[in-house]
Amino acid sequence: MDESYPYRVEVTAHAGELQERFSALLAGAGSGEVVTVAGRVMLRREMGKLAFLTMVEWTGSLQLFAAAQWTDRFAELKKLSLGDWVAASGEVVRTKTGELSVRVASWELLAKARRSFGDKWHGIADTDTRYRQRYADMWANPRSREALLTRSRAVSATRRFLEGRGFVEVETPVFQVVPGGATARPFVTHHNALDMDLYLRIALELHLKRLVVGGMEKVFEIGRVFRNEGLSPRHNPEFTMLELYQAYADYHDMMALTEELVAHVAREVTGGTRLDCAGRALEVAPPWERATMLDLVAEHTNVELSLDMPLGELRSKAKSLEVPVEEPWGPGKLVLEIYEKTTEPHLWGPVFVMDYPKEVSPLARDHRSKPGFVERFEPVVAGRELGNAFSELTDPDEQRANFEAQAKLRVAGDEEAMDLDEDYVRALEYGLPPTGGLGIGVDRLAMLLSGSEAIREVIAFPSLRKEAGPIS
RNA sequence: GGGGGCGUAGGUCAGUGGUAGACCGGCAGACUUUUAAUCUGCGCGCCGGGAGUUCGAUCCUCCCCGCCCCUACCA
Repeated sequence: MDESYPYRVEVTAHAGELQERFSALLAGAGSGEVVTVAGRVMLRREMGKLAFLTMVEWTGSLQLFAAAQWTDRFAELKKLSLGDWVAASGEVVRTKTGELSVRVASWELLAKARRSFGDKWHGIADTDTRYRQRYADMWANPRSREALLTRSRAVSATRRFLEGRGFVEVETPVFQVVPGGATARPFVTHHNALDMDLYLRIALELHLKRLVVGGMEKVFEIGRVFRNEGLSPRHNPEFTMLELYQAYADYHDMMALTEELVAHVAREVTGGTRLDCAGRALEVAPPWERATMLDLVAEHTNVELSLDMPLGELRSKAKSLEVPVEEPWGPGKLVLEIYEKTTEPHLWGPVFVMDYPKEVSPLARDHRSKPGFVERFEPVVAGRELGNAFSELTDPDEQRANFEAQAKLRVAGDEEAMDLDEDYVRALEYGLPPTGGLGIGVDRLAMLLSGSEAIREVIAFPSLRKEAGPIS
C-alpha cells in the first residue's frame, strides 16, 4: 500500500515565510499566488461543504481552506486524521476572519498517522512518553521542539563566535586508554581486535592541550563526553562539552572570553542578553561579577576560611556549618566542600567564582600570588555551574606530581581520582606555552537559553532506563 | 545508592469496598468562514503487575515494575 504515497513533493512555500510575506494581506483577499505547502494536519474544523485544517510544519503553521466547490476529493480531505502528513496546492488567501490560508485546489496524502499525538490542548504530559517518544512530544508540545531548536542555534552561534576569533575546531578520540581531564568514573568498553579495555572519554582536556603543544594556538572541540554517574535534572551520563584552549592566555582572558561568548550566543539565539530563568531575570551582558571562593564563602556564612588554618580548625568550621567531613580530606578539599554546600546553592550569577585550592585542581596552574591556590574559576549562571576554566598547568614535573597525588587518592578508594597519563606528561615535556583553557557545558548553556529546568528538555534523546515490556 | 510522591481509555484527567466516568482524539452522521469550531450517536479499558484481607478490590495491606521529585557525584 505504501506505493500509493508519493516519493517526492515539490514544496514551493513554507508557513513561516508566507506568514511574513503576506502579513499585510487583507481579510477576505486573495494574493494571486499559487503555492504547494506540506506538513502535518494538527487541527481540523469541518463545516459541511467547507473545511479548515491547521497544517503545521517546521517553520510554523498555516491554515488549509478547503471547500467542496473548489477542492479535489473534498470528502476524503475531511476524513484526514490529526497527524496525517499532506501536501496541498492552491492560492494563498486570507479568510474573512483573517486567517492566512492556502485555498486548497489539489492535495495529496503523504503519510498516515496511525498513532495520535495526544491531547490537542494539553499535549503529552507524561515525561516518560515525552522523552522516549520525542518524535511525538515534538508535535504535542511546541516547547519541546523550541528547546531543541534553541540548542541547535546555540551550538551554531558558538561555533561562529569561536571561528570568528581564529579558533580551530578539532575532533579527538572518544575511546581512551587512560581517561583523563576530569575527576569522574568512566564507562568501560572492550576492543576485540586489540583485546584491550578502553574507556569512553570523561573530558576533552588532555588531547586538546596536546594539540596546543603541537602548535594549534587556538583550538576547540564540541564533543560528547561520558560519565558513569547518576542522573538528575541537571545531569545526563552522556553530555556535550565545549572545551577550548588558547595559547598565551590566562584565566582572566578566559573570563572575558566566557562572558563575551555567552552574551554573543544569547543575542544570536534570543535576540538579547536579558534571559528569563525559572521566572527570574538574568542579565548575561558583560562584565560579570568576579569574586574569589573564599570571599563568597565569607559573604554567605560570615566564616573566614584560610588554607593556612590548622586542619582541625577547618574541620570544626565545616562541622559548625553542617558540612559533612571525610577523614582523608585535606584543607583544599574541606574548603571546596564548604563552598559547595554553603555558598554555591545561593549563587544566582552570572558570577565567576575564582581561585580554587590546588589540592582539588590537578590540571591547573599555581596562582601567581596566592600559595595553595590555582588560577581556576567556575562561571555560575542561573544558580548552575556552567563550566570550569583555568590557567593551564604547563610544568611537566608538577603535572606528574599532581597525577601521583591523585593515584594515592585512588589507592585510598577514591574511584574518581585521575590516572597518570604518561603520554600527556611527555607532551608537556615538549613544552606547553602559557595557556588558558575553558570548558562549558553545552547542555547547561542550552538550558539557560531555552529557559529549561531539566537537562532532558535540551537533549533530544536523554538516557533512560530500558523500556519495560513489549512496546505497545 | 538513600528519602518522598505518583501510575485509571490513544491523550488530559475525575472517581468509588459492589468489576468505571468526563473532555479531547478515533469511528458514524449534520453543518458554506472556522480558530481547542459546534451539534448528534458509538467506550475503543486485564483501573501498572502479582499476592493477601474481604461475600466482593480499581479503591485497603504487602511485594514487584515504571516514572517523577529531593538527596549524593558532577558540567
